[in-house]
Amino acid sequence: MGFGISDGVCNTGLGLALSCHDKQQHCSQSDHHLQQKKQKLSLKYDHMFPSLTLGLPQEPYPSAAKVEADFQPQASSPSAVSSFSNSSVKKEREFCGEEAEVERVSSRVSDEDEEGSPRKKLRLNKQQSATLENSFKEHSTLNPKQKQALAEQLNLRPRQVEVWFQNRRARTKLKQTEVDCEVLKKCCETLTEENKRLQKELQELKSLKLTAPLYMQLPAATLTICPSCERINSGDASSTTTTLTVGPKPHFYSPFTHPSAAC
DNA sequence: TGGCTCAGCATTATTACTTCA
DNA sequence: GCTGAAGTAATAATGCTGAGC
Repeated sequence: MGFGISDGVCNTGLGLALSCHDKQQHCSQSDHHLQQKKQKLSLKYDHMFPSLTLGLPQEPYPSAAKVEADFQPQASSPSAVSSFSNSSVKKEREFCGEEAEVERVSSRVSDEDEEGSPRKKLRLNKQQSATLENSFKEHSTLNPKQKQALAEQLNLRPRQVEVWFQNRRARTKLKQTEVDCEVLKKCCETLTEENKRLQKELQELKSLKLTAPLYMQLPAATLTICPSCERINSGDASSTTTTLTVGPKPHFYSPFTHPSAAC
């Protein structure tokens, strides 16, 4: 997948491109590893999807009862902690121990949907979102302590807090990219306009030069060439604006120094 | 040098909402 | 107005990669 922005009229070389790596390639590269991983998970945790962590005896987070008291119930899930990511399975298992494992399995029975779909998405409630948002305003990244504290405060797993911050950063970056894109587009439009204007001006100068060269109408003795910019000067001190470029040195237009085109 | 952890990233999957017949 | 299918936006979750230790 990929997209690019290019302007057929304006050849400024501005462009944005998103590329994505070949999934098949990734699969083949890590296929063996992945298969092993999946096999392990399916063998070991197949009975757990989707599992719920409600009121684990040893869990470091507040119980579901506290959630009920602190937050409104989730629209899509009976619990604030409703989903279980594959990657976090191992960590949580290590963290909570076997007792928690047994508890989780037993709690799963009543909560799992009929399909047993492995991915159930939690919707954060307003309070959780607001707290996370406020925390993000203070610092867009979290250290482990902050993560743990937030997780406990919101009755989420640290992994969920971490994921939320990752996604939030991604959203911020995306928005910034959109803004940058708009700026570039504006800049491109300005440059196009300026280019058109200059082309027109050049055309006019060329036709003027062909019909009646200005310096040919002036007495030769009054013409001088400026050594720095190689422009023809009529010699009259008061009229230094009458100039024609005859040398090879072009005077490039710079949109970044020209106030009218600065973006 | 291999293994581990972690953050960043692209992508996927799910949910909620909107539109339309 | 009500309803269900289709489309879409938002976003939680997943899996891969590279850096640092």
